[in-house]
Amino acid sequence: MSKSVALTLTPVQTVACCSPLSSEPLSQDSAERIAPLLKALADPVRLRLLSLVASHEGGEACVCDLNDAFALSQPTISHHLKVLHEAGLLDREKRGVWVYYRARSDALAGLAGLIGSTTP
Amino acid sequence: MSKSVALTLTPVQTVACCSPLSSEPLSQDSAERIAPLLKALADPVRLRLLSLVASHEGGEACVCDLNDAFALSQPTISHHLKVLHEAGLLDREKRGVWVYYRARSDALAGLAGLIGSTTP
DNA sequence: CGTGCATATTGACATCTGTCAATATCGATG
DNA sequence: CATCGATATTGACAGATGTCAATATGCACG
Repeated sequence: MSKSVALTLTPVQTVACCSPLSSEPLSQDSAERIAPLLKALADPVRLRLLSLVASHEGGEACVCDLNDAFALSQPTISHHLKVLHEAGLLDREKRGVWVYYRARSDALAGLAGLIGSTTP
Repeated sequence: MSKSVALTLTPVQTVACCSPLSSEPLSQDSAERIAPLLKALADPVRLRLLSLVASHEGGEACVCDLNDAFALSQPTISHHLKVLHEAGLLDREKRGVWVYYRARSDALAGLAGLIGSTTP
């Protein structure tokens, strides 16, 4: 059997569902689907991780590159990457011994649209 | 002596300091200044509160309007409003017996620019 | 096939966070 | 000034979160 269709929404779906915060009141449902995305983002280490990955050449970065950028243990970085991945903000791909992460720019753009866009 | 200049950055300053996540790696300093803003946003109740205020007629809402929108105690709503206010995402103004909150759209726009903008 | 690396998982711990009940504050108004 | 209604503060508590040391997993290469 092929991979089962995700029961949970992809981040794109999650965030594409809603008009900007300031255009109409967010439903409780939407709020509860969006908050986890922001929670994943709301940590200095994860912000830097995401930024490192997103701004890295080729749009992707190997964990080996990332570990050295922090004064934190390897498991801690691995944990933060997992959080970002499970929130749908990072894609994960294993190539040989190394694991590469790539930022989901669609998810980021969706979030940005939701937060900003004062409906011009 | 006019109000002393804030020791802490305003949200606008906080967020205006940085180019988008994906354009260059965020410094630790920037990350630590931005994360609290996102943390303030990263709660379903606060997302809805902010959205209610931002989308309310006149761009502002009275606490009395807000309390009723939730199945939560009045102190809890008051707490969440304080978090949003202290993060710099909501302005607070007391008029008579009532307190009105207003969304800082500059802060929101700054955040959005930081998260999104894949530098077109 | 066993040894070495790169990454992930587990378990433990201290700290932070969301919530409520109780209480305080503070303006308006009788 | 006594009271009332709107909002904020305090204190307590259960549950979530960030971190590390120890350990597991799994690929590559001699």
